Amino acid sequence: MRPKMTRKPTHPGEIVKHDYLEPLSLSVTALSARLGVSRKTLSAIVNERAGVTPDMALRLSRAFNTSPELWLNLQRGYDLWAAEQTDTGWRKVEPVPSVALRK
Amino acid sequence: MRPKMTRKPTHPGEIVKHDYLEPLSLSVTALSARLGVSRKTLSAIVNERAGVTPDMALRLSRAFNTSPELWLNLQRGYDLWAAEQTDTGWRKVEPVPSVALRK
DNA sequence: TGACATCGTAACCTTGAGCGTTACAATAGG
DNA sequence: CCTATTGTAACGCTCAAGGTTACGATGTCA
Repeated sequence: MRPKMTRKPTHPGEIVKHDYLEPLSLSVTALSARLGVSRKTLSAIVNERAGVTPDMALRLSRAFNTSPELWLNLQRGYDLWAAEQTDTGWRKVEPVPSVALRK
Repeated sequence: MRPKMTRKPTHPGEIVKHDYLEPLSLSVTALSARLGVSRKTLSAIVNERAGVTPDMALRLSRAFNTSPELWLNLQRGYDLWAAEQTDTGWRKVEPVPSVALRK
C-alpha cells in the first residue's frame, strides 16, 4: 500500500519555459506581446508565481498549437497538490455512511 | 470537420445533486455539515452559482469515496467552456511562427 | 565602453471569487 | 400548526489575477 506521497507536480510555467521559450529562443517580452497579456503576467507564470487561468490556457493553446486542456491539466495537478499540503480540515471529512457501505 | 461546438458542460453541482444528494436522500444542510463547510457554500455549488475549488474537491472525494480529480475535471470543463464564450481577445492570438512551421 | 534589450519585481489599483455568519421568506411534511 | 429545509440577500474578509509604471541588475554587441 503506497502512501501516495507524490512530489510537487510540474508547474505549467516550467513547460512554457523549457519546452517553448528556450527551444524557440523566444523572450518573455516577445511571447507576452503575442499572447496579448502584460510582460508581468507571463513572467509570473514562467516563474511559477501565478497559475494558468482558463483564459491563459486558451491563449497558450493558440500560440503553441496545443489543447487548452494540456495547460489546465498541469495547473490542476499543481493546485490539487498545493491544496493537499494545506490543512483546512478537509482530512477530517468522513465518508457518507451509505456510500461507505455500498463499497 | 466538426466546428467543435460543444454545448454547456455538466456542472459538478449537478452531479452532487443527482448522483448523491437525491439517491442518498441527503439534505444540503446535512452534507454541508459533513463536509465541514457552510450551508451557503454547498448550496451555491449545487445551484451552479459557484465552482468546486481544489479544497472542496478534496472534501467531496472523501465524503463520496471518489478521486478529487473527478470533481476538478468537471469543473475544468465547465470553466474552459465559460472562458471560450467570453471575448477577452484570446481568439486573436496567432500561433508562434516556428511552431506553425514545425507542423 | 556605451547603447539597448531583457528580466524579475516592487508598488499601487481594480475586479471578482470564495467562504463565513446572520436573517428572512417560501415550501414541504408530519 | 410546528418544524425542517432551502435559496438568497446583506455584510465583511482574504486572496488571486491583471494592468501600468518604474527601477536596478544582467547581458549583448558594435
